[in-house]
Amino acid sequence: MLKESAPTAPHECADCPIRHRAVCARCESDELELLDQIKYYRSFEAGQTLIWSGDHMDFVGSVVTGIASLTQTMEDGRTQMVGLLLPSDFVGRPGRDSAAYDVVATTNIVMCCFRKKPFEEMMVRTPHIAQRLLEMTLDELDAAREWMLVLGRKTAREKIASLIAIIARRDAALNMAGMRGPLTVDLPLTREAMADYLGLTLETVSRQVSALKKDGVIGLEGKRRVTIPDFNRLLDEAGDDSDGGMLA
Amino acid sequence: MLKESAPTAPHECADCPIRHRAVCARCESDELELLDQIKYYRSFEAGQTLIWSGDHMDFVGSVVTGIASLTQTMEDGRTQMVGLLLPSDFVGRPGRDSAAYDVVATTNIVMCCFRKKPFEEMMVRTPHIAQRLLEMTLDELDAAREWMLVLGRKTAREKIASLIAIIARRDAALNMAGMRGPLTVDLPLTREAMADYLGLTLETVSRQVSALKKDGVIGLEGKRRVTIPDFNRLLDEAGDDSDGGMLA
DNA sequence: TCAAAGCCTTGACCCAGATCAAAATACGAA
DNA sequence: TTCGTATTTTGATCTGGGTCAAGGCTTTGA
Repeated sequence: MLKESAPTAPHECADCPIRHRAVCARCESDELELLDQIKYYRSFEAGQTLIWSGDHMDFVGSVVTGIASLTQTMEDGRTQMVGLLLPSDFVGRPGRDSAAYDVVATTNIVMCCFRKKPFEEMMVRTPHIAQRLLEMTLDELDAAREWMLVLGRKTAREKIASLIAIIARRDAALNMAGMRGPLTVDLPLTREAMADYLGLTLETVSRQVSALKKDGVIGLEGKRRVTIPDFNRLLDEAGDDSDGGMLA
Repeated sequence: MLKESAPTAPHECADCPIRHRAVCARCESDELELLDQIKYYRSFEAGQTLIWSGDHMDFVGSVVTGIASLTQTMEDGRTQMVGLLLPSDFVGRPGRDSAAYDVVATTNIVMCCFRKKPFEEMMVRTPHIAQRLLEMTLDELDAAREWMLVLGRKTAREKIASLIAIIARRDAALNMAGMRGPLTVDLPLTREAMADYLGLTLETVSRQVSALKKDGVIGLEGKRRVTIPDFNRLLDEAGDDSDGGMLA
């Protein structure tokens, strides 16, 4: 079912782009070696559903490159994105063996997967992994709570501004880039995916993106590349307390 | 600032009502003894703000009895509840020293607090605590994601039905009660608190509660006590896949 | 017994964003 | 180059839930 292609080749942990942010961030070289024995890489093409809600899961893993989304769908088709998985984010839940959400590749992605059983055993013996996973889970919970404010209380325009700000911030954190001056962000989501993220329709997304552009809050290069002349202006439009909060 | 009253007296871990669900659930008696040395009880009255967003935190802890809420507020006053803390839920984040959200007592509550520094040190040495905290955090993340679907895609009527179903489920889990037959739930939230939970106005909450009552989906005893003649009917109104999902 | 303060309900009206419909644009594949 | 599909934009109209404004019900307290 899962037709796999190979956007990039597997690699060594030493030169892994997410070496210092993923579950393995705290591992010493001996621990990495153990992980190495239970890991394998998988690649997926944009649009593929990696995992269906309810599927039996025999692995967990990290997004190495690309973007995936966690999605919930109601019987009548209404869908809500409940997680946006960027490089270094963790997929799957140790101790649970069926998936709770659909996982869809938004772009081509490469994942570093661990066989679930041995990974769980390793978690018990290797506190570094459990510690890091706890930290990451707490970060995700914080992100989810910020997202709830967006979904529950913000206007359509504020929602769009918030989404762009969130992606810009994570992007900057990953690339260790500063937040000064005009910055450019790749926004690798369709209008529909943005709508599913924000609890809007794709028409409203389109209109508000155009409005923000017309008002000079953002610039567009092509359909998916966004420039942000003034990040604080964007935060202001997002309704966020605009102190220079730039931490991941 | 925090006027404290004493709704109940502190007690021994042995007869603690959340002994088997809180962070300490997995601890052996020797570990409990260590925890005992750094713990203390605090009581708060309904309506008190226990913690202000940005406050310095020198403790973490568990809700023993009562209900509290995590809340985010925008400058113009729009507020969104981002967490509903029921007995056994954990407050605070190890490794962070200022609060990210307001914590408000919705009812009178009793908390079991741990001094933060020694608790963090203990977490490193006592895997049982970190393990349980990870598990609880993952559960909260799941709850947050269900909540996101509610906020982003459900109608006002579905939102109300969802909230009642969520509280009923947690209530049943805590009391080990089954889900058969007509059940009665205490809904210890004002209309305004429900509105903040669901991203609605209090007027809309009032109207939809009345509508669900008129349609026989729920019954009301007084303003805050809800009876549910048919739980599956309620799930149906909530827009949930109505297999008998009753797990916590 | 009455007054004041919280909650909650109900009604009238309005508007942000949904829905429905069509056209414009982008992008591969043949 | 052209066709076909996916994505995006734009316009017209509708509506669920917000806003504003009264009143009603409880509880507390003097």
